Amino acid sequence: MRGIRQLAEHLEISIGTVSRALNGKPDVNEETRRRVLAAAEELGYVANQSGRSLRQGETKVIGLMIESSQEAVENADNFFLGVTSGLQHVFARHKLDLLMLPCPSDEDPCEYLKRMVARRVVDAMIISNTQRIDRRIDLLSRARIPFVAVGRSLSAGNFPWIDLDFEGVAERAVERLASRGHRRIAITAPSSEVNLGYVFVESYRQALERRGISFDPSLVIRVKSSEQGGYQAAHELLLLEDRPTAVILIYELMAIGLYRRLMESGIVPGRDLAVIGFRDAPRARFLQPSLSCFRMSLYDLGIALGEMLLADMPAYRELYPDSGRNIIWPLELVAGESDAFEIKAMV
Amino acid sequence: MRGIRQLAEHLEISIGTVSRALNGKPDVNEETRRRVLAAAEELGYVANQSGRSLRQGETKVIGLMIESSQEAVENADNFFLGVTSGLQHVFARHKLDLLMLPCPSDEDPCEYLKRMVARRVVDAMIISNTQRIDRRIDLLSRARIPFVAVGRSLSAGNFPWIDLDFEGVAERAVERLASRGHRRIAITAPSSEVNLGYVFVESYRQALERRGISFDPSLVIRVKSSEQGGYQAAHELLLLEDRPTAVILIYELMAIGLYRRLMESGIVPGRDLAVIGFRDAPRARFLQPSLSCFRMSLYDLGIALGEMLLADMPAYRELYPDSGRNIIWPLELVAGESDAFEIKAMV
DNA sequence: CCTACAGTCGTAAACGTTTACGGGATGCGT
DNA sequence: ACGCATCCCGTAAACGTTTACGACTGTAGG
Repeated sequence: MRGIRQLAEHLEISIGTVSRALNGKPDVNEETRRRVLAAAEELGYVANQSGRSLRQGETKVIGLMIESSQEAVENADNFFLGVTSGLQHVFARHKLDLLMLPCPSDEDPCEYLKRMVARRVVDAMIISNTQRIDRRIDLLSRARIPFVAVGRSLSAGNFPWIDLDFEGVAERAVERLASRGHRRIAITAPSSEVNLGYVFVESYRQALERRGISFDPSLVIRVKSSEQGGYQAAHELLLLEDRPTAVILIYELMAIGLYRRLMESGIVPGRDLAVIGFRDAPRARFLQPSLSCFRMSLYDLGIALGEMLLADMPAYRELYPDSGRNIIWPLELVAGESDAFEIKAMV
Repeated sequence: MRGIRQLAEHLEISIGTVSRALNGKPDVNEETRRRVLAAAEELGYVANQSGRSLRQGETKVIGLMIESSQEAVENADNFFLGVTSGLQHVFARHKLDLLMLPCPSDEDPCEYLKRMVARRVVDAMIISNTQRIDRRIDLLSRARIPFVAVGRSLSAGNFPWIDLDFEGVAERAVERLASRGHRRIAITAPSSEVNLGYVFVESYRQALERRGISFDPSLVIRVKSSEQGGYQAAHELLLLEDRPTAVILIYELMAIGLYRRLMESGIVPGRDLAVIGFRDAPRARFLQPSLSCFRMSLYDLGIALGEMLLADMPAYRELYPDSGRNIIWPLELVAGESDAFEIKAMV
């Protein structure tokens, strides 16, 4: 069936009444409503969303931007699918739908986002992997599209975000290693342009200095947060003259490559080198020796993200009392065997 | 900036000219076009997609339906992100965008799909995980929405699909095991309502019978295709009185749980029980002993899916010569250690 | 009998685009 | 000076909805 007009003609009533009947408006005879619903079902009529959202100015759809580069795919470990279920649980309460927007790897994420919000196919957006300076945030702020970010940024003063507790993780990881006698502790991180790359290393540096351990820039290994990056990180570690006794990985996935490279040189993780990971990565759960790491619930994160977003949308604002526009997301340490040894004092 | 009307007023030219200028239509003065583009850029104007697609009747967006249930998330291992990059490579040629539609776990996929195509936010759809009887296929056929499915189905005569080569995999897996003396070969599969659950077991049965090995229904283990399912499968295998010497897993991920359960009983995969996996699952790549399995390129699959879909869309049909509306996707055997032992003849 | 009102329904405007159509200006050839 | 083509632009219709408004019944109350 084409449009509401054909449906109205078929029923021999006016188009307005059909619309009211379908949308549950009050002033329509129950008998008429029944007929309309029956006919719509029979003819398979469903309202065209373009017309509808043109008229109403909203789409009832929330967008979640993700990256689909080959690297991101290898890297991802269904982080997004994980938060998706939490998000949908929140959105379902308001009959909102979620759409994932995968940005092509060869396109500028900001241009892509601009195109997508221009399409006005979503009422609000969720972005992640924020850069220290992230033009997407300016774009969304200026376009007055409600949004929430996974990750902080220096851009655009005050916007809603949730970020992982890098400070806490760095502090606890360093504490754990230092208490076992480690003094030369390496760390892996992506480029400092990525916000998390900057914050994590900075927290690590402070945690070291609080304990009187001097910060050695050569122990900061800038590699991709991937299995491949882990391999390379191990490689670079082995080239250092004063080899570290511990390493903190910013992503658990890296442990897979790291372990492999270590094994190649006969170095046993958890005996010759302490390893601590960060963020739950299903793929890394099966390493031997098991990895000590910081984990969290992606589902809960999704819930929090969804509620924070709704609190920022005019239509739902009053339902979600000011829960704070910023959240530092806590992680829980899951102790494994990969850092279960102590360093004897050398001096 | 609100709409094209305000932009036109600001420029003191007509709304029609502005539209033509923005859309690169020929009959507009280059100087005017320059002014329009500059003003649009300055005021941040972008065309409202609702109005546009209402007028043109198309959205230039392709939808990819995925499931976001907790189970699917655990199960997924970024299969979809993998094909996504291939899909986008094809779609980018035609300035098409890809949208992922995650179906909430508590909603009927068919209802969800109906709602989404009703929204007319996509011009075409890609679905996967087809059931033997899949109402989504009828729905899309009847609504005349171009689509392509990952997986065959009994539904609706002739529709475009790509499916994995279950027959070939079952045949080669059985051959490989039988040639090493195995006679009692178990297999895991999901419910036979899922198309793949039916086809895989059927192929396995035929492969057995071609070699004169009788089919034993008790060796077909119906469990979830997940890590948890693998654990349970091992459990059930151990309960069988005449224990099999080999097992074929329909999803590699299951090997993780299976290994764990076997270890608990002191059974060593690759020595006491031969294991062969199916479909590339990054998480399962790091098992000890390494898993023998059948793999493929998700990227290439994405390319093929995209091209098959375009061949079914009126606007692009002539560009993609009839490449066949059905493809059986081949997989490559990657030999590991998990099935590297032979059975001595007992009788 | 008149008024008021509730219950229904039809009419038409509005949402923001694109585009077919026509018309005015300009330039050119005759 | 005239015809004609070219270039550019404005006008208005159309896409499919929703919804404010008004109109038409029938009923009850005065």
